[in-house]
Amino acid sequence: MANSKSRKEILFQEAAKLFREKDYQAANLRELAKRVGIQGGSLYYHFASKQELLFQLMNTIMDQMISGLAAELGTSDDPLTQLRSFFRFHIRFTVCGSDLVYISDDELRHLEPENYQQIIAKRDSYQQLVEQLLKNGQKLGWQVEDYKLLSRIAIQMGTGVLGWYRQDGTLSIEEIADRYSQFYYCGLQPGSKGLTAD
Amino acid sequence: MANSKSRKEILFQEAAKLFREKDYQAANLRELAKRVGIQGGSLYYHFASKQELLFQLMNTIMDQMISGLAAELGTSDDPLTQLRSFFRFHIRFTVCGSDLVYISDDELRHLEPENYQQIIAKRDSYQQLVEQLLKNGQKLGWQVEDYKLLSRIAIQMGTGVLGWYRQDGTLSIEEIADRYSQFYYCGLQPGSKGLTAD
DNA sequence: GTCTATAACTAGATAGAC
DNA sequence: GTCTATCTAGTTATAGAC
Repeated sequence: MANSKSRKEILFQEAAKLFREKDYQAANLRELAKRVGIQGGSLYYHFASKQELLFQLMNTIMDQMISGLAAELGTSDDPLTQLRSFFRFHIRFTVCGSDLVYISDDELRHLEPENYQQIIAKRDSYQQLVEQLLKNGQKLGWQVEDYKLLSRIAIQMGTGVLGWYRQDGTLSIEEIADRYSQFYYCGLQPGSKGLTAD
Repeated sequence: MANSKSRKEILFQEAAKLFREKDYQAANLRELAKRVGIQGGSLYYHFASKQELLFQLMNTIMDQMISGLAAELGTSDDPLTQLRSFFRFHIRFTVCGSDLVYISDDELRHLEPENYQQIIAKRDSYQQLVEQLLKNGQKLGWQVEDYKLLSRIAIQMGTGVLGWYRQDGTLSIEEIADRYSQFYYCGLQPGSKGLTAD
């Protein structure tokens, strides 16, 4: 099972890498073909169009993120543990990927309308997992009035790591994730001083 | 002075909008010409290449962000006030722009190497303004060991608003900014419970 | 499943007239 | 400063052979 990837799987993986490197528009199918080791025209045996390729990739990525995060969160009932699990999972997936590589939210705009709707719906599902985590924490006294805003902040923070993370940096992904979750958790504590409303 | 924009200024403004809407690669110069009201070929009187156009835009945007933020931060000596100013400024600029519209960090990869270096340098200068703010706060007892990480988090949080903000939403930009700064500030407090290191 | 060849189109950039 | 016309190169996608 270890190395039994079909050419189609390899193709999808390379496509994800290429889209992430270059961006959907800039990525060129001849280059993709070259990386996979076939000719440009042969690609169309595997998919109908570049657009379909992007859509299928983002779809698969979202599925992996949703099921992956759900599985992580399921390993504990403690919201605080879940919060840390979220940051670890999200940052790891965003920066390293699993089978596939995370493709920037920025590429959403390159999806045709109906494809766009479907991906957005899955992105919402993912966000709802985080919202639920926060609601669970609320029962423990976490300060979570606006759970939508807070879940967005968590996701943004995690995704943002992609912008600066380097393998040779001083912090491992787990260390980054733990600092992020610690910082984030502090923001949920009641009785914060300062910055009372105007 | 109110409406005396030269064609060149209009052109740059429309180009920024177009790049933000469509992305550098997807943006098409004939479309740009159409929006400005001239023919495609005429554009090249104003700039030498599409790449130069992107570079000049990002350069101007970074200059505006740096000088704009520096000015905001200069209006107070209190780090907490400055923190709120940062979020207000950054979110406002990112979401609404000023003369120009914020172009995503994602477009950085479309800059040729030497242009890239220059923009990255300015992005660092911007970040350093935030780092300085945090260091000032440290003297007041803020928990700021890793000011680089923390400044990145602040900037990421702010920029992330662009991904979901809608004009018809319930929160104004100032309200969002204030919630963000409040949340962020809480994370800087000493004596946070929970999440002690593994 | 993959190859070769090519159609159909798009987009950046140039040249010279006005 | 802008127009028209055009060059050139690159890209997605198709068709039919193997």
